[in-house]
Amino acid sequence: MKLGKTYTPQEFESDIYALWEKAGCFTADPDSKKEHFSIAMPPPNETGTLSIGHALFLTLQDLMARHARQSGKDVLWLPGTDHAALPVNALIEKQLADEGTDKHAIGRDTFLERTREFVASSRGTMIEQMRAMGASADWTRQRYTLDPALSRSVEETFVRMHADGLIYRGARIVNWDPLLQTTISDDEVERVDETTTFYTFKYGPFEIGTARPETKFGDKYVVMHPDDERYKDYAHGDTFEAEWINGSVTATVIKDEAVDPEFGTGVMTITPWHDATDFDIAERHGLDKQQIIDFNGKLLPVAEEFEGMPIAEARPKIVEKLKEKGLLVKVDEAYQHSIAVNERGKGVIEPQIKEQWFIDVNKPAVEWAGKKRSLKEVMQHVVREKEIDILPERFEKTYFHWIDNLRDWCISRQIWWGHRVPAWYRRSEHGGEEIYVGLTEPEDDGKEGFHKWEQDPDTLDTWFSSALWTWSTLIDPELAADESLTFEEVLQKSQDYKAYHPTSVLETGWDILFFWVARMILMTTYMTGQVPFKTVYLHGMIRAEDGKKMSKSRPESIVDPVDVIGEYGADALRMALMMSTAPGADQNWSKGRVEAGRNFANKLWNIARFIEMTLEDTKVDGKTEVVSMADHWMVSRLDEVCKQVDDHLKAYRFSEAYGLVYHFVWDDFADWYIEASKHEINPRLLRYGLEAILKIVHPFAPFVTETIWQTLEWTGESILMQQPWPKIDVKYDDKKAVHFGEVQTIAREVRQIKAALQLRHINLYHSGSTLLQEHAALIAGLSGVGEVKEVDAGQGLHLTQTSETCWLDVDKDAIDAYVKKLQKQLTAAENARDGLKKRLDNDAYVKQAPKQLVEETRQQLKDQEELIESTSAEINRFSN
RNA sequence: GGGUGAUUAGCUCAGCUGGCUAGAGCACCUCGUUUACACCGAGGGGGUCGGGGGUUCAAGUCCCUCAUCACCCACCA
Repeated sequence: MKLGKTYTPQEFESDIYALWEKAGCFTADPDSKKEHFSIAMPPPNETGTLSIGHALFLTLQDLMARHARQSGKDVLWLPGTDHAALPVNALIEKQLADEGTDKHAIGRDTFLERTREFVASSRGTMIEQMRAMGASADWTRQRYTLDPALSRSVEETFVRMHADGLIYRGARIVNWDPLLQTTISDDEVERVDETTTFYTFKYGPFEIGTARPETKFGDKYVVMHPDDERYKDYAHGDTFEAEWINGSVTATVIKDEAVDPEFGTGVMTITPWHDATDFDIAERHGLDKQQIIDFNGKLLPVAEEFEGMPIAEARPKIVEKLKEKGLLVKVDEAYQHSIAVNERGKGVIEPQIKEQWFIDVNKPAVEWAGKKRSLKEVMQHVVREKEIDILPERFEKTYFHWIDNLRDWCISRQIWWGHRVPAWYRRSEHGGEEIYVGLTEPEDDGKEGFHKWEQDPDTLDTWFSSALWTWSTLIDPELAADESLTFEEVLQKSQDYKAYHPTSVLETGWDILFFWVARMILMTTYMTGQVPFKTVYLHGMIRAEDGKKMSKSRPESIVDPVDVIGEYGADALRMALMMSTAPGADQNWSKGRVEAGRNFANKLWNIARFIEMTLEDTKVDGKTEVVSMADHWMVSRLDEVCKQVDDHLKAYRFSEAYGLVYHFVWDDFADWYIEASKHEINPRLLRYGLEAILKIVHPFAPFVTETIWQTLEWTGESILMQQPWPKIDVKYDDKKAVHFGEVQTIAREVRQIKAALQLRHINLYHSGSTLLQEHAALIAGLSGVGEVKEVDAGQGLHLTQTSETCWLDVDKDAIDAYVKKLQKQLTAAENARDGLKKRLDNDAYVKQAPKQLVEETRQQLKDQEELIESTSAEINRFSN
């Protein structure tokens, strides 16, 4: 087989992927004696197609997975998808609404059936696109958060946490989204700045401020700071009559430190049902709570004439009424504050008191490192003690800060799509109720005075199941289906769990550090006694080309990876994404980088093509050894690069690694070694170099490298992906490598002269000294010299850059121009020399700097002095 | 109100534990149809590393401070 004349990735990428998959290259082997390496792929939402963000994480994780395999490890990169409760649920509800119906009309079962169908169809697209990226994930182990084994993990976790008192049901203030009709967790709330009107009203003897007059109907407590001198005449518990929106109310004075005396009048009324701070105050003092706004965002009967009105409509009318009553004191229309919205769907959050399920993060109930700790403490402990490393390290600070502010996690959602809460209730005819939490529905024992058991209609927060991902995916599905086994037994008997947990690395975006990473740490330490992963690598976001977020409201800003692959190939996209990625740093999308990636792949293609053509008629056999000085140089560079790239990859410095590979292949191998090969071929080494290059480029650009490998005749049936990282076993001599460096210097010099003087033809003379006799032709070839002649004495242009000399036959004008250049060079060299001298004259430097560095400086000084000497000699020669 | 990050060539960005004359890609200028590649080759221009101060033999890199931008967190009614 031969490589085609042009690089057209679209023609081979899918075939190559099929080849790998058929050969089982992606499949992990838990029984392997090799060191295990595992990555749990962050499960994407099944709501459609691959985004550029997915492309980035696939690229980085694939890079790690491939490099780990090349390093002799048994690799599991476990892929899967997430049921994405809220977005999917909302999407289906919207479809229903468009059809003129809703979920209640079709019923829970029909709704779920329909959702399953939707998810199944969009999952296929997603997975195909991941494959197109070259993701070497183990598809035989693909998982889904609603798989039976994973669902069992969810239920077991819930039940165990409940038994340990870590999950509780309670009426607390929650974030209610009236739009999506569900609660959401604190982390899903987004703050949006808004300019609104701030009103100050008269309330009995006080003045109180609010931006939300519509919540104030039931207010009957005024709160102030206990130390506020202005109000020292009022004691805690004092009551007074106040004229308010709908008549007179009896209000009570409450003293609480939560009030900021500096803000407004230092007095406020509270609405415990609709405000978290107020709720806390009410709890502290045992105050009444009253619901003012219903779950649809409309006013309740307490509002009397305003009953049933949506907030937006009611607000100005309420203000108007208070104004008429003479209670409006002040209006500030430029009040800046932030409102809470659901980051999904942007519904405005209405705090409400609701009975929900929570995870208690403060109760010391987990045995960890020899001590009973709360979930919070365990989360802090594992990162502080470096059981988990977070990269970049600064995110550890963010992580700790988040934990410090963490409150109990509301895990129940009023939607149907997801894991249903494994709790059942039966109401007593006398008003009370019994709760049962367990894996299966409780038997109905017909207890007297009780209704039948009914399961909690709510589902769990998506992140509850995602939090179990590193280990719930490693459970053997057959074992999980066996109800006779305890969950502990299922876990301990699962091969994959034993081999691959804790996972080696978690690679994900910093934006889900709290949602996912922190929750995984919380749940996994609790359930398995292990950390979920040893290292967390956080990548940045990809923004649009203009530096702003890619957003649906600006469709033109969104880059579709599938389009990019179609135009440039997956390798080009991968390299574009790796080229300038730094941990935790966002990057702007740039088409230029994709083109650069494509160009590099094309370069590689042509290097292979050249070698293929060159070797076609050449017999290649025997041992690979270095012959020419170019060989020595190339192998020494290759040796260095292989080691450095390996080091960079191990340390997660992906762009550094890529940069090294890129420049070695392009600048060193193609531009110098191959050019030198045109002068003197070492077929075996050409082959050797190409093989090594394909191996080190492979994790970055798997498709093109494998395609070339498959085409090369001598690689036979082997698969590049399964080849180990190159170890340079050809002996080379560093000194000879340096000689090639001198040849490069001369060749560069000749090129510069040619370019500077615009010369087309130039001849090279040399005195026949050892180096030049052997390699003058090489220099000529590398610098485009016409003829090479041996002469006795120097004439024309004298090149003095190296330990050897040669001359160029040029005319007077050229020599004058050259002298000018030499003078410039001389000045630069003198400056450099003075700088170095000054440094070496400095005792402190000589004494304190590393010896090696000082030695280097001395050598440089010597070099500069030699250069000055020879350059001035040249100038003198031409001036005379 | 706290916190974090960014500020390096015209543009987009690397620069790991302080140490050769600060790099890349794209763009720009000059030359080149050498049989791997114009998705190319050769050469070149362009930066007081945001401002100021400090530590050090040595600072883009560490510390302080200011400025601008971005983001995150927080119960200011």
